Amino acid sequence: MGVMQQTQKSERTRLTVGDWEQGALDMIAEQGVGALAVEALARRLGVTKGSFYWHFRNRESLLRSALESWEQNEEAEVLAGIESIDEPRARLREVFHRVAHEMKSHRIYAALLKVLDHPVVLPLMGRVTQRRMQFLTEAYLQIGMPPRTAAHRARLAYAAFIGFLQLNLTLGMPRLSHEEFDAYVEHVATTLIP
Amino acid sequence: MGVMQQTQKSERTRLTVGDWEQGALDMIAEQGVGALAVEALARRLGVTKGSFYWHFRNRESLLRSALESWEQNEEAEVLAGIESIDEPRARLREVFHRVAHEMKSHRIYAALLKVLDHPVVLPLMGRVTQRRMQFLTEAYLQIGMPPRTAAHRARLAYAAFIGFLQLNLTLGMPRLSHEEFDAYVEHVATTLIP
DNA sequence: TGCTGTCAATACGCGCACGTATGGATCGGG
DNA sequence: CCCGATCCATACGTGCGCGTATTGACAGCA
Repeated sequence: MGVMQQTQKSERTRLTVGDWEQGALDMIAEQGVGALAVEALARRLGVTKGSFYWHFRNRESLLRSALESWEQNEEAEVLAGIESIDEPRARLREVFHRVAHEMKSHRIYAALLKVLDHPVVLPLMGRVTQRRMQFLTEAYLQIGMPPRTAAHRARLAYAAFIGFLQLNLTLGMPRLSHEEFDAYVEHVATTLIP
Repeated sequence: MGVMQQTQKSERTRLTVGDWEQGALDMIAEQGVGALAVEALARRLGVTKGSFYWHFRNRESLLRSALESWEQNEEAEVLAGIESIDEPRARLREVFHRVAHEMKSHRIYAALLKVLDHPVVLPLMGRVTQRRMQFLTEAYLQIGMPPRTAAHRARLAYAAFIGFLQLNLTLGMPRLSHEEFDAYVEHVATTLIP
């Protein structure tokens, strides 16, 4: 006993590495990677730079840690308990509908898409995107598509997902009512799942 | 007579506003909006800042002019002589195939997608995206789709286009051979055009 | 109670890119 | 030929954000 985690309820307690990482991910989700500044984040957490440079070597180090933490958790957020659905088509449809809902993880992914020139971000996004397209490809294979077609369809579906993020989150283009939005998602599902 | 345009062949001649705009668009296409720095662009054009601040009030002014110029020309680049194709489906297929080819205009569009938080870029991208989706919607209507379906399909097709840009241009994800790339484009066309 | 390790505050230096100030070069018309 | 307008070079000032250096506060433990 005696070891309190205390990463929750950060009311006037000392900060941990995890607190800084979470704060960084919050800022990235809200304002993008460019807005992740040391002093701004420190203000947000109620301290000054002096604290930051005790926990991290520099800004890059924080970014690396935060994104590493994100990479380890982003998968579970969407795929939680998805394997309980047996029918392949229904499972894929469920994935589509889940993805359509706004999640913090998606905002971060969209923010990272905008800084792919950054040497830390590029390989990470390569891995994540690769895994996700792999998942889609296997899903289409389970439906019964021939391999080549499955790969192409997976690529198309994932491209549609990325465009969806841009149009909604950043461009604010939809201007759709709630019901019309659902109708759109349904249209996508039926168009992309044979 | 007597009035030489001389915007071509910029061998040791004075620079015009159009030269700066084109240079700016080149830099944006190659390295993104963030890399558009006054002194860097001046070096690229073989002069110094002193020249720049004679032609423009500041960096923002250049960005505004350059993007305005781009907005007026980007449409023609893809749709040139597309109305010569009568059959609606064939015309749409032709648009898909043209778009699949890398063009400078697409690189600029992709670069602008990454700075949608910029107050100059956001409304411009809103207009351009709106027009393009409008075009797609009407194309699907001409095919015979009911209005709601046409709107949804246009949105899906354009989202796929945006994702396509990200996956190829910036993420470098495709790793496809030339023929496999063509097969993918063909798959997209047949999937998205009934 | 004093010591030590942990976390934070303050002050400072530095690099970069923007923007300004001012003087120099070059071209065309009277 | 020369003068004003146009175009460019050089030098400087400034703000911002990173990173460093130094000191301070506060816990647990002997």
